[in-house]
Order: sequence, then structure tokens, then C-alpha cells
Amino acid sequence: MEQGVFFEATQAEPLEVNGQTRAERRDQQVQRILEAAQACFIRSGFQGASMQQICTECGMSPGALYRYFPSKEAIVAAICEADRQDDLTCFGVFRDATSAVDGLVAGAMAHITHTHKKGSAALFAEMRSESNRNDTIRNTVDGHKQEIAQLIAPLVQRAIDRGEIDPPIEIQTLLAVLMSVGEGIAINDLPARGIPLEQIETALRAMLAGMLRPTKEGAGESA
Amino acid sequence: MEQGVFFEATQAEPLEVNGQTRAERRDQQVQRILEAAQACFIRSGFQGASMQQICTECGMSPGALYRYFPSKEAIVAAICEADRQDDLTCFGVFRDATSAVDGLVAGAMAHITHTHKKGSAALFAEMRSESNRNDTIRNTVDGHKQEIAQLIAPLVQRAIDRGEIDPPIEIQTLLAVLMSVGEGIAINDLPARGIPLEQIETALRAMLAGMLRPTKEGAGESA
DNA sequence: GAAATGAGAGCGAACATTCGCTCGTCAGGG
DNA sequence: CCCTGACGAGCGAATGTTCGCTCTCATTTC
Repeated sequence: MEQGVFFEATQAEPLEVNGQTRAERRDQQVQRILEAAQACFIRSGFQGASMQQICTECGMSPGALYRYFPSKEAIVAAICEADRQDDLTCFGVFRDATSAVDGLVAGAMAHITHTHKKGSAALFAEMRSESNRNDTIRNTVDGHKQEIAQLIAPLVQRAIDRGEIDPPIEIQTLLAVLMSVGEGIAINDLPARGIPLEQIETALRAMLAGMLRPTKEGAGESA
Repeated sequence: MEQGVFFEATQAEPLEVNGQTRAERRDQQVQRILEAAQACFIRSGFQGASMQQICTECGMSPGALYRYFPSKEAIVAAICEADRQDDLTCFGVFRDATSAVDGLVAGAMAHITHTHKKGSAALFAEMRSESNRNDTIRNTVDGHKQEIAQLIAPLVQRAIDRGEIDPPIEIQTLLAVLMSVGEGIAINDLPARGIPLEQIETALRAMLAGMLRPTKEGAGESA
């Protein structure tokens, strides 16, 4: 009790079992559960999927599964967090964008493509609706949005500073609308509905170009 | 058995009870259940809300409730259908729009305002995610979208015919993107997040004007 | 080097609870 | 006296979670 030093020396050492560390093995199992859970959640929703379904999907018993996650809620939270991190990588393109329009279009297209390929549009919709009642998920979703908004903000601010926004719109509004647009398109998984990516890009570019590089005739007229 | 004629003569007659028809009373009860169910669904989601919660909310016993709806599923379907009809009224403004941009902006703003006032953004999100696994709801949602798309289509088609769309975009793509944008903004309930309606309108108008009335400089450049 | 130790991993029956739903009962108006 | 509407206890099934058990091994002890 008084001297845990000896324990640390032996226990903290990464013990190898069958060629892989205990921690590695554990991470691997956690990953297995998360993948199974994601499949179940996409299929049946957070509330609709049962622990039994997840257990069957990953070939584990309930008892084993509960060694890795303390509750179903924790699995949901982990899935959301992972998806958030996964999404965020799409928006690295913002950093080296030359213009606001180019950057936003590139970011949106990256996100659309990613969501489509991963087949996680349904998961996205699930997260969005669950965030209306689950505080943990709400925080995750809101935090995610804020991170992305902070990536977009400089681009938009630059456009504003250059006077490229003709009808004056507050940056907060601009960011909120832009993110909502992106969310709407991502959640609908347009590529899955047969809409070609290039055409989505063309339409997006036209929309954003109109807003961020307006000309006197094209925009700025009153309602 | 052989002669149901006499039954019809007496039963089809609208009997009065306490000053209201039996059918009226029934409709009233159905409405009471639907309102209670909507409140519960917004609070806990379709799957999360229990029949007991709904019963408590509308002050009915399970037995009584099941006289009006054969299942929970039927209540969910009825809520979705009602919400769909309710939404659709917003888009009447499309009919007498003078320009594509004006019409679309007016329609979107009507929808945003309606959704916000009714507080049904959460219900909308719920429907969207549930439509990914429930066929009945999927049909309702898809049908709803198609009805709206058919209202928008003439406006967009007119703009195309007049050559107002510079980079050529197929009308199917255009419709899909426009509806996704509207969905994204409606589902986020921006007014509830402190974004003023007028600013949303300005931003929307700038976006749509850029796409539907592009100028050579503003849009149409390659990626 | 064989036996004992102990901790982590996994199993699956069983837990209390809650679910959607049914049914026997009964009040009250026509 | 019948019929409609309402009640609410209760059904079986399913839920998320627990717990006692076995097994596997690396470590320690003899």
C-alpha cells in the first residue's frame, strides 16, 4: 500500500501477449465493438438498436462487452465522438484555400464525398435528432460545429474585409447559414440519389460565388 | 347477415350526443392524442417515447387510446402525415411568385418561420432520421419532398428557359440542392439560435441570386 | 521446471424494469 | 337494455445491466 513503486515497475511495463501488447489488444476489441455498434445504429437507430444486437454483431457476450464500455450510452457517445473526429479531417482543405469560395466548395465536397463513401449519412441524421434530447451528444455536435465554424471563419472574414460581401451580413449569420447548407446537403447523401458530384460542385460554387463575390446586379437588391 | 341495409339506415345517421356528433367527438379525441403524442415525440423521440407517456400526457388510459389508434406505429405515421400537410401550406407562396429567386426565398422563409413558431424542428429531425429505417415514414417524407419539388420545378424551369442559369446544371440537381439547403436551414432552427430572420433572408437571397441569375464574373468559372 | 497465484477476458443465465398491447369490467346516455 | 367509450390491471416479450463462473496466461514460488 505504502510502496506501490515495485508494482509500477512490473505492471506498467507493456506486457506482450501473443505478440501484441495488452493495451493494443484492448484497443482492438474496443474498435471491434465500435464498428459493430455503428452498423447497428445505422440499421436501427440509437434507441432502436439493442445491446443484444450489438453483441451478436461483434460476436461477444454481454458480459464481455461491458468490460469495455460501462453502458450503452457510453457506446453512443464514443461513436459520436469518433464520427466527429473522422469528419473533422475533411475540413483540413480549408487551411490552404486561396479564396473563400474555393475553400468552402472544396470543404463541402470533401465532406459530401466522405459521408457518402463511409455511408454515414444515416448516422449523421441520427446524431442530429438525438442531440435534441441528449446533452452529451448535443455538446459533441455543437462542439464539432464550432470547430468547423472556426475553420471557416477566417475565409469568410477575409472576404468581408475585402468588401466582397455586398449586402452586409453579420459573420455569425453567414457562418450559421453556410454550415446549415452543408449539413443539409451532407445529410441528404445526394450522390446516393444519383446526383453526380461534379454537378453538386457546380451548383454549390454558383450559390457561394453569388453570396461571397456578389455583383451589383446579381445580389443586394431588397426584398 | 344477408341484409345489412337496415343497419346502414340507422348507423350512418350522425347521432348527436351532448350537442356534438359522434364523429365530431371522435375527431376531437384523435386530435387530443395526436397533440399529446407530438409533445412526447419532440421530448423523447419516436422510439424513446412510450405509450404510457402519451397516455399520461393526454389523460387517457391505454385501453381508451387503443380505441383510436391500432398501434404506436400508426400514431407515428399520423403525426408525420399531419406535419407533412402542415408544412405544405407554407409553400403556397410559390404559386404566385414573379421570379424564381423571390419565390424560393419567400417559400424558404415561410417554412423557416413556420417551423420555428411551431417548434417542430426537432420533430423534423426525428422524421428525417426515422425515414432511414421505417418504410412508411420514408414514403411520407419522400412524397412530401416530391410535392414540394413539383411546386419549385416550374420556377426553376422558367429560369433555365430564360437562360438565367449560366453554368449548365440539370434541373434534377438544382432541385435536389435547393431542397437540401432548405432542409438544412429548417432543421437547424436558426431563429432559435438568435439569428434574425431578415439576415437569413438576405443571405438566402444572395445565394440564390448568384445561382439563378449569375453574371459572367460571379459564377460559371471552372474549379 | 513444475506448481501455485492472480488478474484479465469472456461467457451466458438471470435480474428488475419497462415495453407495446389486450381484455374483462363498468358507467351512462339513447 | 344495449352500445359506445373508458378504465386499469395485467400479459408476454424485450430491454439494459449484473454476477458468478470458467478459461487463459504471465508471473511468482518452491
